[in-house]
Amino acid sequence: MTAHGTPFLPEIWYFMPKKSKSTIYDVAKKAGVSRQTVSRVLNNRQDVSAETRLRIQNIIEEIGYRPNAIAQSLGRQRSNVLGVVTAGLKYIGPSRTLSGITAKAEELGNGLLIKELASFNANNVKPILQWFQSHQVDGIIWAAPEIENNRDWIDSILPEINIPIIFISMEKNKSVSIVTIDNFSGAKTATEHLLSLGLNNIGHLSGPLDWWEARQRKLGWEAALTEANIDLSSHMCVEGNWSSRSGKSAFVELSDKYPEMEGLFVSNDQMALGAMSAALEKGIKIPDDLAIIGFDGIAESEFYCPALSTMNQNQNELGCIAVDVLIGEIEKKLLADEVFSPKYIEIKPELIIRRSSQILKRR
Amino acid sequence: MTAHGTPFLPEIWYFMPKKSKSTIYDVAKKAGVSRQTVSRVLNNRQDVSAETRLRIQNIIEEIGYRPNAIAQSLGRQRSNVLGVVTAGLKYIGPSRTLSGITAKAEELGNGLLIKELASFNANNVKPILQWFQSHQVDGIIWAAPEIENNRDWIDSILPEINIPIIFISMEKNKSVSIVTIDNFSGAKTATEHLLSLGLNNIGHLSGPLDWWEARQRKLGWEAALTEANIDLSSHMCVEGNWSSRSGKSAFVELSDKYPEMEGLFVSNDQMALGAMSAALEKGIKIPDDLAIIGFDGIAESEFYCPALSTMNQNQNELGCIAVDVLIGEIEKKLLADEVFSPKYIEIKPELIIRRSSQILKRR
DNA sequence: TTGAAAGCGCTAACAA
DNA sequence: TTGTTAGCGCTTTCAA
Repeated sequence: MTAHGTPFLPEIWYFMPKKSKSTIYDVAKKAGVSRQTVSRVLNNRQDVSAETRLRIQNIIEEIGYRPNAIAQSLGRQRSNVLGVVTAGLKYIGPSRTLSGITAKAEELGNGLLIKELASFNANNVKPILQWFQSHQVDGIIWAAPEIENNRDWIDSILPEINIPIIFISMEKNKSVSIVTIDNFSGAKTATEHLLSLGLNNIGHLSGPLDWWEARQRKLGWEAALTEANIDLSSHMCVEGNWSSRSGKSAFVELSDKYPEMEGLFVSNDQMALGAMSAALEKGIKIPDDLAIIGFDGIAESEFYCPALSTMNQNQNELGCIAVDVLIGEIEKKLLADEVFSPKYIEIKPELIIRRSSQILKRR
Repeated sequence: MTAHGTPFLPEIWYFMPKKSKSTIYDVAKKAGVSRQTVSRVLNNRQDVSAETRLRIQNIIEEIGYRPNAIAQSLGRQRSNVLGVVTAGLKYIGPSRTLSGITAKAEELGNGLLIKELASFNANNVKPILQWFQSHQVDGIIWAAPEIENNRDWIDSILPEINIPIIFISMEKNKSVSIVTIDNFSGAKTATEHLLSLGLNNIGHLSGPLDWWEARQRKLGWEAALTEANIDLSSHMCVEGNWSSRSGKSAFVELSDKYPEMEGLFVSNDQMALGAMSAALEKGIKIPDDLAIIGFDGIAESEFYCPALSTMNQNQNELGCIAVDVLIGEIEKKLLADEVFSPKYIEIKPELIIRRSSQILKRR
């Protein structure tokens, strides 16, 4: 890495002594009215005469005045800013959710303060919430995953924070609102798809089982098999950590201890990629020897070899809905005329069938 | 300007919004000191007696007081919040950069207000800058790509905004600081790697050429061939749009019009995946018939079939550096004792050789 | 339709 | 070491 600062003459504007930005007072003075009248124009109030309004608007335009949002927040006791807690942005899932959040927040005129957890399983929750609180966010979106018991703080810390909050991808809970993918039914659908091919020996490559989402998907796989009267056994499942690398090694392990396996449900697409890489090396042909289906529906999975069947989940929409619901709850809280009842919203993932699970019916 | 402020401690709260959060008043009152003394404790000033400090700290702890950051920003005229403009979070590159930004900002005690452009090539730049300005961000990180002439606003709009700003991935410019991957030399290195295999017919599958990054990579490819005394011709290059799908169709086109191609430099890993998918379908063996190298170094590329050679770029670090440099410039601006000289920092991507370009030397 | 006054919660400059 | 005064820039009463 090379750094070469370039000693050009500085562009004058850059370090110009703060041309003291104009305030509402400057506008008022120039218009010969009080600040309150300007404020009324800014807030589109109706109790301003048309001509006064026009005059003020022209002056605002002329001197390039912009209200100070910080001062507005302080005065209004409302910031129109939401706090977002995310984790693992270097993976594609969390980013897609964040993308939905940014789009919807923009649409509804809200800013976003963002914090990314240093690790998925961070336990320093309180400082984050307090930081958001001190920054007067109107609401919080918790878009980091539920792992082990890292939701224990909900009932202990949340009450004293007293800010509307919504969680993404979390187990149903009676005291907070949640938006989530229906991992259980998605996994069940995926497994049923493999069963529908006439296969009986269907393994599972799960995500890390301290993750709620991974457990739900495993439960979905189990439910499908149970409904089909297939006995479950521990040798039919191996645990990965979401990465392609772990998928590869887990597959090696699984195919060793479950050699009769004809179908495999993998808990995400990345691990499925690793699994297919291992299968190739072991001479296991997909889909002929083994039908595979993943979970997530990342864009690239269509171009794996072979193209990967998967359960497509719309994480973008997850983010959109979270913002929508949260802002609704913020409004309700302000009106305080309605009793708060937490929502639980589930989005069903969609089955995408590709080459990796296209085989002739057996049996 | 009129003087205001609250000269007296309020005796009675006639109007008490539900859970009135405690303010610096409450602490001062309870401690029997002035607000100023509390403020001194909050800001770790030295001019407070040890016992007063302790007493105040205890009270703060006891009533769970947290300073209002919004009010602090207003008073200090400094928010300790940076604005971030990003685009395409649903792709992995921008997210990795953002992840670096969040980590470094956290480390340095800065908050982050984030805006995602609705499209890569958004032209509504001014409202975004003004929004940041009105929210009193201390600096701005522009992490959206340079496309066509979408940087024209730098000299027109930036001067009136007057906030330190740093750009990620942009052509060198004399008036602003920039942190970027060295796309040119990365592409040159990739192409030279293919040349070193003894191949002479090396094609290029480029990104969209209205992107600066895509053009730089194409130039790097051209430079390597020129240095090797290989003539360039338009039939040796086809343009994609970064997606795997475009990579697939572009490859079909390229292999038709450049059948003697023995090596291929693809401008990102996703398109390389698509290209390999197409190659498989056309019966072109990789690496034996065609050696391929990508660009990006996404985690999955190691598990493609075959494993993809690539130029690894550390986008996370890009974000870290951007924050570091920006905060440095903010400090300098406050001191105003140093002349501003824009920095241009380049990070070299790193060659990763995998199966897709491992062939016996020819010639 | 307008303006004066009193905040929002905190910091900074200056005294004491 | 502490308190006083005057803001930061805007909004919200309330009265005119």
